[in-house]
Amino acid sequence: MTPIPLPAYEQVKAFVKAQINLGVWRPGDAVPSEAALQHQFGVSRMTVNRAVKELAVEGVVTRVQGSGTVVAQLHRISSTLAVRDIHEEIVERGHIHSTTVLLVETVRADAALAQTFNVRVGTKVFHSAQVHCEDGVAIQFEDRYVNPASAPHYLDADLTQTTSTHYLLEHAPLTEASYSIEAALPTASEAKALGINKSAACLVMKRRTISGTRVASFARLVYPGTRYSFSGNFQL
Amino acid sequence: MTPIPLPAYEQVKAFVKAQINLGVWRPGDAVPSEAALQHQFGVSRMTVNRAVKELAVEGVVTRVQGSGTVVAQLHRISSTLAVRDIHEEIVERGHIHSTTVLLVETVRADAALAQTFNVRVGTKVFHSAQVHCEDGVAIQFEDRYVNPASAPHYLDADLTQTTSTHYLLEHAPLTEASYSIEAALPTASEAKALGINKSAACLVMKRRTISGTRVASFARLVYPGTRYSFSGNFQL
DNA sequence: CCATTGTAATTGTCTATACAACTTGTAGAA
DNA sequence: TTCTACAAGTTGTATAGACAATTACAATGG
Repeated sequence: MTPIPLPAYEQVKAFVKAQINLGVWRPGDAVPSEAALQHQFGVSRMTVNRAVKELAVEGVVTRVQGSGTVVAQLHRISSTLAVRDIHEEIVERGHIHSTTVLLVETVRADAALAQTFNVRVGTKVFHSAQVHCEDGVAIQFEDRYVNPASAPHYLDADLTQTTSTHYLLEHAPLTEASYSIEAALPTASEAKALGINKSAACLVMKRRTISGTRVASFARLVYPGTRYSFSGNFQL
Repeated sequence: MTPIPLPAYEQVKAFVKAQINLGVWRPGDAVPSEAALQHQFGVSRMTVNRAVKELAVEGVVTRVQGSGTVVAQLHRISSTLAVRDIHEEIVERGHIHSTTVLLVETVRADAALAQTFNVRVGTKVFHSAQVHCEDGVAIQFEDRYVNPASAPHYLDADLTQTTSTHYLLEHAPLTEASYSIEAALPTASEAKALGINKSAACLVMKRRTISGTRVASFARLVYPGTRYSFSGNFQL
């Protein structure tokens, strides 16, 4: 049926997955050892090792050196939530991205901002605010603070041509990031900028990115709840 | 300094990551071929192959057979968003989980439900609604429909003792799932059940799980925006 | 000029083997 | 009994080599 036969390691993976999906092996059950699978499939141990190791990375099985391999307890419904450049995202959907820059300035860090960036109160920090539109409809309000130590020329960037996310990724190599997603009502200015009602629920993503040892940027991204959703798919 | 020396493949990975983080190699730049790295580190090609292959899985580099390896264009800020059993999640935080079952019934699928489950209109479907509390505070409203074909005894389950997520994972091995997260205002009944104001923004997760060839369950999970957030961390 | 062919470089897969590291259970010693 | 030591089984890491599949580019031919 398959014009191109699957690689041996894929066949082993498929077999193990099938046993689990069919309910033959249940969570907590032991998976045959590499030696057993090697004998069963007539392939080398390295090939079996690759197959089972990849399943472990995928979270399908759990391996413990010296002990063995077992079917993972909970098949977590998980998916990679990718936080992407909004421009790239919109273009990929085949739509047109436009942006309105509301504000570009330098401010001095107050207590909260100073803590976020791990700098002293009063340190200069860049600040920008813009609205991103997809086919003319506002879908994201971007309120961003940038550490001058990480991107000294951020203010010179033409944010109508390059998104701040893209600019920062190019000028401050990313090493770490943390985010949170919550629901909240927009502030008055955000509602106005997005052209929505003040009582319309919004998704709010707060994202802090670290470049090297410094906090490079803190962004508050507000999405109208009716116009945007995060979605994902997971397949065992 | 390190009491245990890193495995060779980890050293190769660390070297490549360092070159990228230091900005020596920039996005789009070619990464030395396996042969070159093999020569540089004095290890076998398989070891280099493992190192670079893992970096590709992590999204740090992009590999093309026949062409070579390049530093990935955008270091996507991505993280695994795990959708977990709410009970397990609360307990892990060291808090107490309690639940109130509002409703358990059998209904006949209307057009929308029939489409979701891919069955005929009028087919019997199980329906349950409950509120989950953490230390007595409502944090999730769970409105769930279950396909009797996948879990025929769902109605017999004691939802105060076993969460529906847990029950379904045990009785209908999960093969696929899709979800979306959006912001919305709660319905009147949801607001009442959660004990929040009707104008309080909520995170709404809709999740559809597939077991084998059947849609096993569809859930609408409503979280008060002020009491719950999805968060994650990403490290290169 | 364009299309085809060939060649080198690169990554993908696979083997057979070896030793290290860890876990578990057992046999033996205290 | 309790602890120790050992042995067997399992996974982790690493090697050297081989061939396949794909790409990019150069050479050749029309």
